[in-house]
Order: sequence, then C-alpha cells, then structure tokens
Amino acid sequence: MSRKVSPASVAPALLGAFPEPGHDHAHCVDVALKQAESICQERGARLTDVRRRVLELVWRNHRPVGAYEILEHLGNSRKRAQPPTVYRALEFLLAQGLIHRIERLNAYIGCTAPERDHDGQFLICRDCGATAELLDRRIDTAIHAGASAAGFTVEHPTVELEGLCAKCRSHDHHG
Amino acid sequence: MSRKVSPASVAPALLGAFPEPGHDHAHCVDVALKQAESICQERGARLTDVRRRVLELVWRNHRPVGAYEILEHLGNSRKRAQPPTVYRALEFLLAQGLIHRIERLNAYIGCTAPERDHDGQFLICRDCGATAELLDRRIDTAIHAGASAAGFTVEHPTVELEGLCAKCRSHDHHG
DNA sequence: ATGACGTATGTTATGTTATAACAATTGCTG
DNA sequence: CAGCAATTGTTATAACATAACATACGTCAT
Ligand SMILES: [Zn+2]
Ligand SMILES: [Zn+2]
Ligand SMILES: [Zn+2]
Ligand SMILES: [Zn+2]
Repeated sequence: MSRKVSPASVAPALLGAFPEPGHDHAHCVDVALKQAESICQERGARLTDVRRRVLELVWRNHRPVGAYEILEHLGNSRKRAQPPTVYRALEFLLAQGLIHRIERLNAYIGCTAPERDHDGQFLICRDCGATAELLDRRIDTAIHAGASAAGFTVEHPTVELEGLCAKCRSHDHHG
Repeated sequence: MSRKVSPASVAPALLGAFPEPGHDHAHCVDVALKQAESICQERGARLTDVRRRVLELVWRNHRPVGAYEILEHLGNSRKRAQPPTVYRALEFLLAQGLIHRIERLNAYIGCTAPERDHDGQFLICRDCGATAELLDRRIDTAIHAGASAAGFTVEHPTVELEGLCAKCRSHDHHG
C-alpha cells in the first residue's frame, strides 16, 4: 500500500546487469507498472489505459522495442491502433522518465530506475539484443570533464554501447 | 605530394574544439579531401566522383548533414540524384572512417581524424548546431570499465552529447 | 445536470529516413 | 575485344515519425 517506493527495494538486480535467462519476468513487468502508477500519482500525471498498455508492451522483454512493433500488439483484435496513438503514449512515458529511447535502434526500453532523474548508459548486445541500463557515475564524470575541457556544457548525454554480453561472448568462445 | 599525412600536421585545431566563427573553412574542406585521397589511395579504395562530391557536401559546415540535404545539392541542375546514390556513398565513407553518423540526428559529419581507427565522442550544440568531435581516452576508459563490470564487451560505442557550446552559453548568459 | 474548458484519443493524410531489386555503365584485365 | 567485378542509375517500397483536425472524456463552476 506504500505510495512511495524506495529505489533500493525494487528491481535491484537489473541495474547494470543483464537479466538471467530464466528469471521471473512477470515480476519485472509488475514492478515497472507499480512504480509507474506510484510516480504518476505523486506527480498528478495520468497513466491512462493506452499509456499503461504501451508501457507494458515496452516491458515485454529486455530488448528495445520499436513503435510499430508496439502498434501491432496494441490493437483489440479487429481494430488496429494508429501511429499517433503509440507515439503520443511513448512521448508521455519518455517525459515521465518511465522509458528511454535508444537512438541507434529507433526503439524504446523500460527504465529500471524511473524514480531517479537521469540519462542512462545502455549496453546493447549485438548477438541476442538484450539491453541493460547502466548508471555509472564515473562515465558521467569523464563525459562532463571531457566536454568541459572543450568549453561545452552537456545537458543530454546519449551513451549507447553496442557489443557482446557475457552470455553471448562465452558462446562465441566455446562454440 | 606526400602520400602519407601525419595526423599532427592536419586540422589539429579542430580535435575536440569548436571552430572559430571566422575560420578559413575552405581550408577544412581542402584538408579533409586531401586526407581522403591519401587514405583511399593507401588502401586501394576508390574515391570516385560521387563519393568525393558527397564527402565535400558533408563538410559544407561543422554541423551534421542529413542524407536528403546532401541529395538536394548533389544533382547537376536538371538531373536530381536518387536516395540510393547518396546512401551508398555515405556507406563507403563510413566504412573508410571518413565520416561519422550522428544517431540522434540521423545525420552525418566529417571525421576530423580519419587516419585513426576510432569511434568518436560528439559535442552537439542545441543552439547553433555546431558539432565537435572529441577523442577522449578517459571517456573511453570509463566506458569500457563500466561495461566490463557488467560482463559486457564494448565493440561500438555511441557517445553523443547534446548541450551548449561556449559561444552559445555566453549568449544565453549575457543576452 | 449542464455547459465550458483542458486533456487525451481517434482518424486521415503526409513527411522523413532508408533499403530492396534489378538494369546500365564503368574500369580493369586477360 | 571479352569477361568480370565494382559502381552508379532507376524504380519502387519499407520503416519511422508527425501535422492537422475531429471526437471523447474528465473536472469544475454555475
Ligand atoms: Zn525481466
Ligand atoms: Zn533509466
Ligand atoms: Zn571549418
Ligand atoms: Zn572521427
């Protein structure tokens, strides 16, 4: 019944880590939706049906999801939703910090720490597509320092790191 | 007539720095084209007319340029080129490391250090659009360290930093 | 409750970015 | 010149995103 959820109490295993293959993903989705409800209520933002539905679809797995992929799953069997419906929901969720946009992929992924105001760093596996969010102070520090040296003030960093996750690297090695 | 151009001898003022308002940009273009010629010759890659022309257009200024913007300037007055022409040239230039793609903007910018194999970091001014390339070891190090801690191997980092350049920040301040 | 207002969603059309597929041309080499 | 690979031309379409206007829905003052 708590309205305020402390960051440490929710989804702690996913910050900067890739999810285990057999993890309880229903739990991930559940936590994400509860956090969203709580955050929106605090702020007086309206988490409507469409928006909740889109958030749920973004959280279908730990890979970034495209807007048109969401669109396909959004319709009520016979009635297909239109692009603006999805894009407006995504815009809302981005504004509330509930999801992030992955620029490299024109796709969206659920935020694992929506209570904090941040721009995350993303680890994107080129093999399995799994994507983890990092919140690394040292990366932020290095970026701000490097930019400062050029007289530049960073406001919105985009850090998207394509590579291989541990699981896929070991496959490459042994296979 | 030197075929090999040492990195230190060309465009040294632009690495990690924003260009001065009144700088000799024809020189920037000239250097970029000469480097491109030299690099392609070394590698046996063919810098054809179309490719050189596109590279020149990417270098028209120090802001990322979209493919369709290039397209507009590519035609020979009455004959408009088609998208694949531009995209194929961009693909070649990317493969040779002569340009970079800015994912946030779906746009392309000339590389200021094409002799080195690298993924740069980009400082993108939200006000004037000027974009500078950074090659900061400490950012790279922090990124690889942070990713390693999550068992992730970074192969292709995208670092695009939107903010305010020194000039625009001072305008904001004083204006 | 009723109307007025602001927010959210539906709907249609279009804009923007990128690629697939195949034909024609060019440059090189035997 | 013939043969071959690389490049460019051409047509069509895919993928991603937004503009503009209509309709519905929630909230509040009357
Ligand atoms: Zn999960
Ligand atoms: Zn996040
Ligand atoms: Zn210049
Ligand atoms: Zn570069």
